[in-house]
Amino acid sequence: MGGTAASSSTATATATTERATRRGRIDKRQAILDAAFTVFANRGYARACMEEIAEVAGVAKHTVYNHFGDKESLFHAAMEATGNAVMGENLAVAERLTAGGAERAATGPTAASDGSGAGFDPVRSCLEDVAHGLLQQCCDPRSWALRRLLYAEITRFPELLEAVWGRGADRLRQTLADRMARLSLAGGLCPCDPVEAAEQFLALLTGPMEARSQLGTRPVPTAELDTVAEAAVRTFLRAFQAERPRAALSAAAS
Amino acid sequence: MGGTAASSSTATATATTERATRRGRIDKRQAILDAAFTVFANRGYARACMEEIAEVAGVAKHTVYNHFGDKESLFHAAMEATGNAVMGENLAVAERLTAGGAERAATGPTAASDGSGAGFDPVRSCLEDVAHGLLQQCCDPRSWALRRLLYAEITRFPELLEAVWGRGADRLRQTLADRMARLSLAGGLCPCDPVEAAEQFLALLTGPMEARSQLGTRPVPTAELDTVAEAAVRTFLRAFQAERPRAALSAAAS
DNA sequence: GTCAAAATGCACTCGCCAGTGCAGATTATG
DNA sequence: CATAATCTGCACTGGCGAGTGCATTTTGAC
Repeated sequence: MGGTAASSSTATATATTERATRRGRIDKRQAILDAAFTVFANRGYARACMEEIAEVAGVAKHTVYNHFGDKESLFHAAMEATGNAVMGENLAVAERLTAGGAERAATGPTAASDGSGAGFDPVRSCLEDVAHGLLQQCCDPRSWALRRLLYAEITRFPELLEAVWGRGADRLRQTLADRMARLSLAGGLCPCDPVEAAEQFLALLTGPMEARSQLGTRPVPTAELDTVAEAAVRTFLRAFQAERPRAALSAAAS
Repeated sequence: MGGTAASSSTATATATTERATRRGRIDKRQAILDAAFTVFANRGYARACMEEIAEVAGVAKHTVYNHFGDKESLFHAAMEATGNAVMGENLAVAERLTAGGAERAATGPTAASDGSGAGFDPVRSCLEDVAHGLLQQCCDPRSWALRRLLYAEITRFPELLEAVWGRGADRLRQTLADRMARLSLAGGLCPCDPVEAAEQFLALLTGPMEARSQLGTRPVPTAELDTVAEAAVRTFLRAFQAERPRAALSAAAS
């Protein structure tokens, strides 16, 4: 019936053809990538066997070889795909850090922004939102599995660093740094090196999670994530918040 | 003959026997442990083969099995030994963080302790010393190899977490927390949760090194270590240094 | 020198798994 | 239905490496 279609529907037919053909391939391909990452994460690169990957993907072993050639290429592809997905989510969270709140902070009533007193602090709440989001991402089991696999195989596959980590982590830090710079200019943060601020903000977030999640083997309850995020923002703001409130405070005292 | 030995010389004889006998064994044992860690670090657990370990240790394969039974036990022993060594060095550095300087800080001329102005700040210099030492330890190739192996095999050998990491990292953080608490009481730091302070101090140190050393695959020049240590201490002190200088400042202003 | 424990060298078994070849089933297309 | 591409199931090779057995040698104690 597809063959009797009029030329007017050629475009549709072609699209359908491509979609149908590719859909099957893409679906299988994606299923294989997902299964591969799962199995690699569970067993490690060396112990993972292609047969199990095929089995988990619901596919014949030959199909895996048809798509990816050999184990090493499959590993590379699976790591890159997962890395892109994870880093995309991280970037989306980081971009929620807007300087919009900072302007309100500079003009609004922010007398309590130094200590942990009452009053609404838009910079703080925005940072806490981003901190919480980043922590949730970074404590996702898939994220931890990716880190573990990277650490495990980085000496044997150094190119993974650039393909999976470098492009992602660099962009995350740069994105944060951009937002920090705008926060500084808007008066929400003191003048500082935005890259350093971003680096340390990330360190205050992810550093404590290593021990608390036991290298990713223990699921961390949300309440604990909140605790860490809050503590990180508190320390970060004490170190980097604009000094204006203090000046106001001393002026009031004098 | 052992049965006919006089009871008076039993202790000495036994000691001599054990010492001499064990010395040979201990030397081989240690050589095997060192070689095992090296090979595991280079190849990963799964790809490391017992024959190469024996070869590197200068020992027959059978000797390895005589001492450690099987590959898994050898891995465990090698990880634990290296972990103890690394953590011992870390603890030694952390214990250089004394509250002695803090008292001097509280009584001496510390007007410039808030900003980065001139004047000698013993708390800062002591923190910088410890920060630099910890960074040096944590960037040691052996330390990175240990981290990589832990990350790589933690899902398959969960007991390693307690044996290698837990006991060590916990003690490091607790030791730092103890010193932080004394610094607080002595007036060098503001009143704060010392465990949280220690956690964040460590995070500010080790967090940035992950990206900078590319997961331990790139040797970090000493100058960069200094940069990171200095930045970490600067941020830490801005967040945690005692407020007394500010009080003194406002008192002088009024 | 004598003895026992430890260490060595060699050859061997056994299980695991990457990758291949082939013959047949499935699927989309015309 | 015909065709071509893809997918599937199965059997197979080849290599690698953990762990063992045994005969021999070295080492340290008495």
